[in-house]
Amino acid sequence: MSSRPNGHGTYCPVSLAAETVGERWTIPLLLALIDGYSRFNELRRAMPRISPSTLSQRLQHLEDAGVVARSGSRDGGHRYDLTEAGHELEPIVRALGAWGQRWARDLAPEDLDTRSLGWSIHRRMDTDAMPPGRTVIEFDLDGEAAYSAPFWIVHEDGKVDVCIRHPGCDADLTVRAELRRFVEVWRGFRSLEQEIARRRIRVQGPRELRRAFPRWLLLSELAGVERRRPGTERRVYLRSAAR
Amino acid sequence: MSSRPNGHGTYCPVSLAAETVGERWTIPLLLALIDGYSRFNELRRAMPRISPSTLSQRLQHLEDAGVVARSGSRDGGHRYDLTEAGHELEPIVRALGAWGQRWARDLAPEDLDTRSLGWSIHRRMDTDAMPPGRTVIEFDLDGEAAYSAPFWIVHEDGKVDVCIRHPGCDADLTVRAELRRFVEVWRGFRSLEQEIARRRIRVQGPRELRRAFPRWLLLSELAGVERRRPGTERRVYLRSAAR
DNA sequence: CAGTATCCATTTCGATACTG
DNA sequence: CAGTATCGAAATGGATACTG
Repeated sequence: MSSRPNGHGTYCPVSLAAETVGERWTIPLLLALIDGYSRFNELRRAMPRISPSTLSQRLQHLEDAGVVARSGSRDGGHRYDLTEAGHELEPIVRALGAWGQRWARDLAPEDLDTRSLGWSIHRRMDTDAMPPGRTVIEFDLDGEAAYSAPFWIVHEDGKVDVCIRHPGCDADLTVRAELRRFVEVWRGFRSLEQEIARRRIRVQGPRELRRAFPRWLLLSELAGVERRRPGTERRVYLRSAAR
Repeated sequence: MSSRPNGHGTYCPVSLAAETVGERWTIPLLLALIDGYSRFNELRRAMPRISPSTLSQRLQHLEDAGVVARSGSRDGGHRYDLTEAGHELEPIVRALGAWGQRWARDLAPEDLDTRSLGWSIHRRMDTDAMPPGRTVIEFDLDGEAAYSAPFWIVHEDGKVDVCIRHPGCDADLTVRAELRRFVEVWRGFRSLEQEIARRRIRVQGPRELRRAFPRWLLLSELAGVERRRPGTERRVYLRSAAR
């Protein structure tokens, strides 16, 4: 009757599934895989706080569980792709996201990290709305965050990157705000235009770009899901024009 | 930049939700609450391997997260009920169960525990199909299980109990089998009638009751969900008549 | 780039005893 | 019944260094 590290001592399919997806970091990892990222360091960037050993172990566990398939890649390293079983977890992960948007606790300083936001922003830029050629946006977000450092969003030819270091060239726009406030906008709890008008978010650069900027950000994929948790946060702001 | 026990350092709603439901025992606990159990010791019986301190802590965490509401009860102790936020987790827990039925690993000896099976059986008896008056069924299931002990299913007036100790009266039927084999039947991977016919499951008692017995068991709620994991287990067996 | 190995502080949890 | 308190064994995971 010894007890093992995991396992609830039952055949119950709910418990068995929980064992597979319930380890720390596994759900965010699944989300990154669902989002199509498949290389080790790509996954690291998607989860800035995970350690390489933990990521390695989680990928191993998911492979053992038949959720992820590892395949060699000529350029060294492997690809990690969801199997059919893994793809069937997608609706569950998405439902968790919607639940989190509706009901999860408010953010503590520990949850505020510019690396995580930068990663999200670079995935959700409306490149069609942006000017041709290269555009560099510097984000200076700070305040009560567990981690904050400037980052740069670089768009060129429909491709968007996020940089931790100053890119060679100057920024076309610079965005300054409290990280918490910007995240509230990103989550759909505040209006970007309003925050800019009130100068809680300050955008510097040529007038033309400044005016266009609010349409470049697509915001969180869940920004349109209504917040239900009582007490704290605001109603949803979604631009009608955002495609 | 210190790292806290939980938390992935992001505003991401998926991660925040995973934090709430991702602790060990939380998903099975949510299932028990969804099934309508609300008293401390009831929840313990639904999860035979959980320690009282862990259950207490998990309930506290769920209450803090706004998923469970604790309310006093005249007969001492409290009731634990799902809030609206908690009820919205139900489809997620059910989807996890279906995924587990389809894709979760096969069972290790550690997963085989007669207490867990007994609890499930007592929830899924077709009392309408059972004879009036009291009926007592003894289950003697053993084999390579982490824990196995006899248990008794007692039906009277549409009410079903599971007992760990020999009830006062004699059993009307006695069921003997390997626990693993019986669980495979329960999960819908083998036919109960066939296993009885082949004497892998042996039912002793009056012929009338023996013949009726297979119709009393409703089997796992997920027995009808097709197993997809390759290699090991069998196709689904569901009685057409089971209501 | 793509991981693996090691170390150690912290956390976790089961077992058990105990209280109202 | 309904939990809380305590304790020790085990696991977890972050940081860091290191390898091919």
